[in-house]
Amino acid sequence: MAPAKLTREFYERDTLLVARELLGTHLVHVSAEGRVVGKVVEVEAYIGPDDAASHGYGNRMTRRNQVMFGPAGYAYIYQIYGMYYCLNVVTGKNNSPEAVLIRAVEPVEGVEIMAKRRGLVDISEKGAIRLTNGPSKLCRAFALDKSLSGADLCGDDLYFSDPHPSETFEIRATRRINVDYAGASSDLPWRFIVVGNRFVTPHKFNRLP
DNA sequence: TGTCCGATTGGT
DNA sequence: CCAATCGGACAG
Repeated sequence: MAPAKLTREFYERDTLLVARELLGTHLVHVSAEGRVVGKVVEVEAYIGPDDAASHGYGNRMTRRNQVMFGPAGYAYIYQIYGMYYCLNVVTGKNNSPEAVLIRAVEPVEGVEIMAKRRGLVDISEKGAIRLTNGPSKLCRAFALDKSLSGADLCGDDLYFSDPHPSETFEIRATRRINVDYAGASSDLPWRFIVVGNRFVTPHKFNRLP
């Protein structure tokens, strides 16, 4: 059976459920350079106007984050620190700022293309770790930038698919990383990881709060 | 227009 | 631990 592209209905559900179920799916980007695929192993949910860590905090809509407020199943990609990008999946209902940040993937296809884009040479099992083990690293490896923000994830170029047969794995919830500025929101267990996967960010908070 | 800062990364 | 590097958010 061929991998099934995730549907609009998949993304329209509860954001925490979508976040968990995105683990193990395949992120696919097709471009002129070729096709790259990675298995999602680490995500974080950013939910609603009360989440002080989220760009949607206080329902403040700007040109940058407006896609977060739109319908589910679209990419929200923003620039950070002047030089990096982060990929989010818009989830939930229209007019509610909800999204899932893709924090790490494990390369499945197109490792050479990823290495070229990342400027890395060592694609041995050990060297390949650094290709996609961070939110902005995977954006570089997958050639994702601001021009793709708003892209339809139900389209043909950038999408998630459910691999068949899918593997089984253990999921763990933890605090989100680097959102200490968000007060009480920083303690929410809204980060989800595939336990034991080598591409997951090593972190002292790889446990419940 | 001016100031402040980040859902990160890579090197010391 | 710390600097890089600049678009975005917001105050004035």
